[in-house]
Amino acid sequence: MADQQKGTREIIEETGKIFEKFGLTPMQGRIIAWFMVSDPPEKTFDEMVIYFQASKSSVSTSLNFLLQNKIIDYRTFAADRKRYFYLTDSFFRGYFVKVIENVAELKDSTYRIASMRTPEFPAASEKILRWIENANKFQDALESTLQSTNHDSEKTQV
Amino acid sequence: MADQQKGTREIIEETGKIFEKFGLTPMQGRIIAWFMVSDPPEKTFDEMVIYFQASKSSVSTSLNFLLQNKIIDYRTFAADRKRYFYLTDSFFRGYFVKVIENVAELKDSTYRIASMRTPEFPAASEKILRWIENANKFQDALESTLQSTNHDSEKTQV
DNA sequence: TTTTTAGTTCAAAAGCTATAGAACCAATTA
DNA sequence: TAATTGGTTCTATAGCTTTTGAACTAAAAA
Repeated sequence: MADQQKGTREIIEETGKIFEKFGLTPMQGRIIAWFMVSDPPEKTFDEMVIYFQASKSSVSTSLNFLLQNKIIDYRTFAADRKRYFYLTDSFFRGYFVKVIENVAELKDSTYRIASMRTPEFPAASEKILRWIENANKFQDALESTLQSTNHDSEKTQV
Repeated sequence: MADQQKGTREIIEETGKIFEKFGLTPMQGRIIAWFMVSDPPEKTFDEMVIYFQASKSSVSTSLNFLLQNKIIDYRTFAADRKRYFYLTDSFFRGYFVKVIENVAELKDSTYRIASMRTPEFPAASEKILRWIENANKFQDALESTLQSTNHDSEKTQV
């Protein structure tokens, strides 16, 4: 089991920390990181509580956020009340989508501002319009990436 | 002057709030938003303190962060001790660069994890490798966007 | 030389966010 | 029926971040 290998916990903490840069909490990051290193790659609620020595509420809140954002999913087995959580195939998509949305929102706001500006300072106005152009390129590039990404395999289970 | 128009302050607050989604503080966001709507598009330290009714330390810290990240720059005039701050042409670049760096870091970490996994759960390992592929596409798309962006005009003044 | 200007720096306050703890609930098992 | 399981939800706390306030500094002006 990879879980037993020396250094696994450090790797989980390190990788979890990277996920914080993507807007996740430490606990959310840790959970994702554990899924990545784990064999088998499915874990239950109480396994997480035990492994991380965290409160049930913290694990519950984190799992629900990850479920809502389709970063994880779970499956069940008959005659077993536990949920078996796992990373979705598209666990990174949500981040890309959010980046695209943020850029779109900023672009809209910027566009409204540009249209309000006096014609008195053309250099400043041009700079803003140039920004919008670049944001458009950025958006196009990101959207084509999402397109090329296998979206249908989202429901595939491990 | 756009500054005098009704609703300008609301627009600044709204746009500033969007910048928070890009990792900036409220004050940093407000400052950028003010630069966008302002005519003339240059402002001094104390103009910001007065306009936002904020502390000098808050403005100082925010400006230094924005300077370090090349979101703003300033110019000076002989016989005038004030700095005249303005948005750089490339004020959005830093964000894109940071996104690229974060993806690169996560990709590296993911790659290390993938190489540690047992061959016992190939589906889980494949999923991770597929993630790296998608991250590569994402990175390429972003990098080509940065490339096509006019980098040389960074020092252009308004 | 003293005062003013244009800031910087640092300690503390205010506000926000993540996690914990405890009570709770519905479904299952004994 | 009572106890256990697999969670959820709510309030409180701990920790972190942002902003403030006050003291400070270096350069310029009076």
